[in-house]
Amino acid sequence: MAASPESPDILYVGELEIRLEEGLVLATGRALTLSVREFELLVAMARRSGAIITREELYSSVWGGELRAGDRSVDVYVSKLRGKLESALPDRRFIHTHPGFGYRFQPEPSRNVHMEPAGG
Amino acid sequence: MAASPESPDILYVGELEIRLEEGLVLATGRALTLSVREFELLVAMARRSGAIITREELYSSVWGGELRAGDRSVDVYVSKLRGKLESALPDRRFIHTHPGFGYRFQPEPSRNVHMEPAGG
DNA sequence: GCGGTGCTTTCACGCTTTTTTCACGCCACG
DNA sequence: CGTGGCGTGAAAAAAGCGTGAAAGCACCGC
Repeated sequence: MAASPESPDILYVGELEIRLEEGLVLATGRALTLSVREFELLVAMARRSGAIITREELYSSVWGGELRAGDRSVDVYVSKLRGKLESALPDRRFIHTHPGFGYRFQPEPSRNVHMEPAGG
Repeated sequence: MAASPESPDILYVGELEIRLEEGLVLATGRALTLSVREFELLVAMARRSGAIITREELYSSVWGGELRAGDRSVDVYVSKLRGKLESALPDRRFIHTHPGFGYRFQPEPSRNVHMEPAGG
């Protein structure tokens, strides 16, 4: 693991501003109402924005401990978080599923087709 | 570390960046959406870029076990991978067929120039 | 104590994507 | 032509995922 030079107080990803100390998230200046789990999940993903993060990693960094087989907590909270992000920023897509791998957090236009094979 | 070559975290082949730990592939910076099999096939080929790899080798390193007679899995996934690479990088050709031998992974201009490096 | 409220965990159903398998057709070669 | 090798669309089977809702808890005002 690389030693990060400093831990910032605020993360900026797309039009999101995540205030770590306060537990507050602003979307284009407007506050989102997130629960503790939702907030920590968002932070865990935003910290590694652009990378694919496995459910195991997300679970251990948000819930602590090992993800047990069959535990769908991560999926459920990803779904909740998506709902809130989507209603705050309908034109953005932040959470991308990579089946078999995990999730990737990255702001992209919501209609955009990624880079699918032709016809997708 | 004299004895064994370290295994890198990231492979670079042409304009592809293959992040092994994450299961993520970037083509000129943009994320490709690959399935698990597609990704592992790409990795198996990229690791031996420039060499001809037989179907047996590819099968055993991606699927594990022996390739059964008549099993076309490798061909099918080579085709899928070609499709995605081609739509991401239309000007490149990565996967070359050597009939009777196997496949060779190497970035080349996609034009139908039929020239070998030596002679021609 | 009691019912109400909000968060978390768990369960289950159905849809989507991936993987496997099958089959048809093209191509090079003898 | 006949044959081996290969590309690839599509059906069938399997795995993965999204999500509504039930159930368990903690907290709060009455």
